[in-house]
Parts: sequence; C-alpha cells; structure tokens
Amino acid sequence: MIANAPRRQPLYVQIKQFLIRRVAEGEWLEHDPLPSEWDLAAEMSVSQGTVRKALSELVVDGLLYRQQGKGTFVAPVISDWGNGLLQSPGVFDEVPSRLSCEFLAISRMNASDDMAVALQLRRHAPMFRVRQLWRGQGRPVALDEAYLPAERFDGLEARWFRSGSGVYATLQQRFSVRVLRCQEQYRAVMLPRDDAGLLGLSGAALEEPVLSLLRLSFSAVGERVEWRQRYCLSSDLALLRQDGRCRHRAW
Amino acid sequence: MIANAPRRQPLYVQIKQFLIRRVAEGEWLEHDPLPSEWDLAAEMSVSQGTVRKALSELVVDGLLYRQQGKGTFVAPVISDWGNGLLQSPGVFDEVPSRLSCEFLAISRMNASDDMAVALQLRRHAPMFRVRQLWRGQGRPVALDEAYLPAERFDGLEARWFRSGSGVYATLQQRFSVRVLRCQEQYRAVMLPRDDAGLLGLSGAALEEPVLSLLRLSFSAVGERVEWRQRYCLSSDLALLRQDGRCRHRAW
DNA sequence: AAGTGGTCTAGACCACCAT
DNA sequence: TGGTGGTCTAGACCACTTG
Repeated sequence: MIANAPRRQPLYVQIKQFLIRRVAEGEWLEHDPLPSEWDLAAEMSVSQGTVRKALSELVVDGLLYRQQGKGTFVAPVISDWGNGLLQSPGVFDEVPSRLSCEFLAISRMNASDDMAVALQLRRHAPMFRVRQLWRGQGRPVALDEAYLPAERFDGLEARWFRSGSGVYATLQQRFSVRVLRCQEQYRAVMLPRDDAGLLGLSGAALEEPVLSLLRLSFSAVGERVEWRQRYCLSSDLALLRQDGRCRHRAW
Repeated sequence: MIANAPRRQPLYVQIKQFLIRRVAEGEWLEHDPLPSEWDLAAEMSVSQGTVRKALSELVVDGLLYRQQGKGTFVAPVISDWGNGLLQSPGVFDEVPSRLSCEFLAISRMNASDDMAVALQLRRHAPMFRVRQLWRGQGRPVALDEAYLPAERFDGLEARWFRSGSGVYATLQQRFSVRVLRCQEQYRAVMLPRDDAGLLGLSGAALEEPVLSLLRLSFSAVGERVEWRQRYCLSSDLALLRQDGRCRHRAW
C-alpha cells in the first residue's frame, strides 16, 4: 500500500488509519457511501480481503456501518447522551423514552486537578465548560457539564451549540475530531445545591440521591478530548448498559 | 462441516456453536489449549480460514483467548463482580483495588414481577437467592443478591459457594452454563434499612446514597440465567466502565 | 443484469514460542 | 526446528439491493 519501508504495522492497520483520517477530514460525511472494497483495494494496491479486514474492524469501532448489497457508509457521530439508555428500573426490555437536549450556556474556567490528569493537560489549564439540560417527556432528567481544553479547541463559539448540535457533533464538524470511545464512572451522590434548581428540585426533593456520571472521551486517534460530569435523576429511572463483549449477533 | 442440507447458518457460525457446546460441556477446562486451527479444520472438513473466523469471534465474545506462537485457550469464567472496576472518583488511570467476596447465605423465595419478566419465567416462579458481601481492604463495599431460577438450577447446594466459588464459576462447573454477557442498570438510591447492617452502616451513614446495580445475565447460548441486585457504597468510590466499542487495540 | 457486501477456499509467508 | 497464530493474496460463489 503505502509504506514498503520497515513496516511496523500490518497493512490493514495502515488502511484503518488512512480511512479514519479521511473520514475525520470530512471527505465523506455521515451516511455517505465509501468506495467499494474493490475500488479501495485497487486505489491502495492491496487485495480486497485486506480492505475487508480493515473495514470490518472500523465497523466494530463504530466509525462505519455496512449493508449487504448496498455499500459501506460513514456512521453518525455518537450522541452526547452516550450508549446508555434511560429506562424504568427493573425493566430490561422497555423501549427507552426519547430525550431532548437543551443548550444552557458556555463559559471559561480552569481545569481541576482530576480533569487535568485525565485529559493529560497541565494544572489549571484553560477549559470551556458547556452546560446542557436533558429532558424526557418535558421533565428535566439530567444536567451535563462538558469540559473541553480551550487551547485545543480554540475559537469555539456558543452559537454552534444553540443550533441544537451536541458537543460531539460540533467537534466532528468544526474540528474534524470524532469521539469513538469513552470511559465512564458511576456514583451515587447528593446533588450540589447550586445545580438543584436547574433540575427542578426543591424542598424535600433535595434529599433525593442522584446518579453521578463522569466521562472521559477519546477521539478516533486516541486523543483525550473531553471530560464530562452528569447528574442524573434516577430514583424512578435507571441507566441501562450492555456488557461490552459479544456485540455481534452470533447466531 | 456438518449440515449439508438446507444450510441456514454460515459454516463459521455452526463451528462457533459446536465449539461453545464443547467448552460448556467441559471437554476443555479453563486455560486448556484447543486443537490448532489446522486440526480443527481437518476434523470438521472445512478450510483453516473458516475455523479462524469462528475462533476470532469467540475471542471477541470472551469464550477463548489466543497467544501467537502458543495456541488457543479457554478463557476463565468472568468474575461475579463483572467488568466494572472500583476506583477513586475522578481518577481514571488508577489501579483498581482488590476485592474479596464473602458468601453469606442461600435461601429460597419467589420471583418478583420484574424478575420473572426479565428472566422469562412465570409469575412467582421459585428462585434461589444467593447473598454475598464484597470487601475492599477489609471494609464492606457492596452487597450482592443473586437470584437463580430454582427449577433450572435444581439441586444447587450452599456448600458449592462456601468453597469461595462465585455464582458464575458454580454455574459453569455444576451446570455447564457459561455466563458471557450482561445487561446492567445503574441507579442512585437510599439503602434499605434491612441491608444497612451488612454493609456496616449505622447512624448518619444511613443517610448516604448508594449505587444500585441491577444485572441480567445471559449464558453463552443466550439463555437468561440470573438476576442480580447490588448495593454499592460509592461516595468515595466510583464504578468504572469502558465503552463497548473498540475493544481491539487498533494501533 | 450489474454492483455491493458476505462466505469459503487454498496457498504463501511471517512472527512468535517451545524444544 | 517444528508448531502455533497472524497477515496477505487470489479467486470463486452466494445473498441482497438497485435499476
């Protein structure tokens, strides 16, 4: 394909990186078809089987999807909500309720120590803070604070979010950064009083525990791009997650 | 391979099912080597590439692991704790602390409505309840209640757990049932008073919120085999999860 | 009918591990 | 040195979609 010299990486990995870069740079947009396996193979002077292996892994990674007989397409950017579903506790087969996301405000601040370590920034590095409110059937269910490194995402503007685009969609669109993978921490806490109002809590409801979610987001090339804190009302709701293994339908 | 007649499933899927059955039945134990790709291919009269595809997917599914130059081996049963790690909140690269699991008791009861629906049992179906206490550095951190269908796991004995075996290890060993996949729900709740004592909570600590985890476990053949409820102290601890996508190290 | 992805085969060579 | 898994190729055929 490209590097015939001391080849450190297998061909199909080089192809993956090549395709990741082209998707990130916007050569193909969401739901656009990629060239066929044979065209890509000819273009890169490798066999169709090698292209196939690269494409298959990019499907598992969440960058592409394929449809037999039709083609290979760029997958949509993941939602700011993430892969977890909001459901009634104890019920596993419920259709999750639709959530809407309302942009609140953007501000500047400095990274906390944990934030700086997780994002591999220096102490007190400048950050953007993007606040969003999630509603289900009109009622507030979660409050998000997404923190982005200000130097990495220089020039970020609030109006990009007012149009309803989420953080991940904006990073893809404006900075060619695609979030593919996250680490999340879950905790049960009491909601800080300052945030209670935004979630519509007052009086006795302040005594209600909330689910605290901490998220570290990685781009398609492994860069750490976002730290997010979410407070999620969960007495009468539960966050559903699938085990990571066994994503293929095996039989 | 086997079925030449109206072939509904691809060959490699049939091979997967065949191998899953042989592993479940105990033909090979944990860390035992399977025959080589070529031997399996000859045995089943298929090509080595087809066997490879089946084996690769079983690695992703968590049933096998492979080591270049050495062979393909049966993966150990997953831990009762699950794939989540217990860490300090805000810290993502921390080495998780070791957890020990203490068996408390086993009892019989009837399925709750949610339980019966999730496990696809009839209402009030008889169940075993297995209680376990998790400790980290000696201090209680989580309380587990695992519910198993009594009719499916007839003859289950408490002494199987006293030896320190977890629920999943026991299911594999005694019933040839291998748990590979779970769905989990997270919620923040106040700990029921009855359980507070077991977690060493009293007085003001009773006002502490706990992380409630609800888990539905699936066997390798897709059977719903366990419902589990966990109360997890999480003010000074957080449960870490990886996003399901991108488990391969891509570069 | 033409084009796409999905399966299956056969063979070559490489990288790693054991002996 | 021989055995293992890992990569890569070339070609065949099937299943599905679109025109």
